[in-house]
Amino acid sequence: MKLSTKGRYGLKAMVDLAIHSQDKHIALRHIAERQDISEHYLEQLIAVLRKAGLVKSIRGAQGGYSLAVPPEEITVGDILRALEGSLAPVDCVSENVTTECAEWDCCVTRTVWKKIGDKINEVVDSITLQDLIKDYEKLNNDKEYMYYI
Amino acid sequence: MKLSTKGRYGLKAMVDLAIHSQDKHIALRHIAERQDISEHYLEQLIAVLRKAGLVKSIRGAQGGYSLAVPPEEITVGDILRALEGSLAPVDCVSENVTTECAEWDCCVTRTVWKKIGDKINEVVDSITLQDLIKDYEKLNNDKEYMYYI
DNA sequence: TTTAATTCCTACTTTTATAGTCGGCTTTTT
DNA sequence: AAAAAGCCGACTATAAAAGTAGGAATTAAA
Repeated sequence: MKLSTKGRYGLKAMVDLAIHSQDKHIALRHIAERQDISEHYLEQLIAVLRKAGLVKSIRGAQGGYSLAVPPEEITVGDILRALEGSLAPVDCVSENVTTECAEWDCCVTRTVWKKIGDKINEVVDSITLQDLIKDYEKLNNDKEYMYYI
Repeated sequence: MKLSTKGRYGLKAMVDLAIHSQDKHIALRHIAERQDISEHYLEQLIAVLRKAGLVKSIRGAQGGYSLAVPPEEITVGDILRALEGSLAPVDCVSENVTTECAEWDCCVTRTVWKKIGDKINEVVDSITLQDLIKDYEKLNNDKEYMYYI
């Protein structure tokens, strides 16, 4: 039940982007360096986020990325589901059920998976990028040591 | 963020065992057949459950397994954590933190993972095997078609 | 007392997903 | 023209999951 690096790196990158790209756009290289992620790998992740409509890009020299919509309109759920697919613990309770399970609607354990999946979505959909930016700024103002993303 | 077959098969097997082993003990072969799981593979899973103190075994001919404690004292969380390890979405918020993360206590995204992990544990710890047995029996009495585990 | 049924144990194998790496093309600014 | 970016597809290495295989130990029943 672990999140892959896609989700972990992706959320970090998005928070980094949200914090550093106010009005301007920033190069992937800078995000990769700050968050200590392979730039080439991050490239693949941000391509997914771009196709999901969460970030936009400007090509060419001095190009880079910025959020496609304001941070208060992007939830952690949007980011994680874009990168990880459904967050349901088993396929038969995914939003878009693709599985071929004969026991679909009459299976006792399925109710357990459903409850878990619902709660996960509830949590991640209740947190926006703006919330995380606020956390970051508040913590870095209050404390003497540095907070990470 | 998917549960592995360990957790899925394990929970199914435990519910099957809870339903069929009232007073008696039942052979793994029967559970494997009913739940359509490789017997040899299930053997490995139940070994973990036995070591976790959730089931007990009787060896030899006519031997088999039964619950080590009453079904109302076994939660889904007990079973899943035994088989899957911590249900935390990332290591740094596991119960027994083993990870070496320099940003441990000053990382914004960590709060997200913590909330997810807490909710997952909340759900699975609130459901006992007895609850699932009840679900199963109620559904099979009410409906004309058969419910699965 | 042998046989059959069962749990127990260790090691091996196959498949799949993850987590990258590599190299080159395209676009845009300087 | 050159440099700095993003864009794209293919390849690779590692690890984990999911299962197989084979046999030893234990016990009930014939």
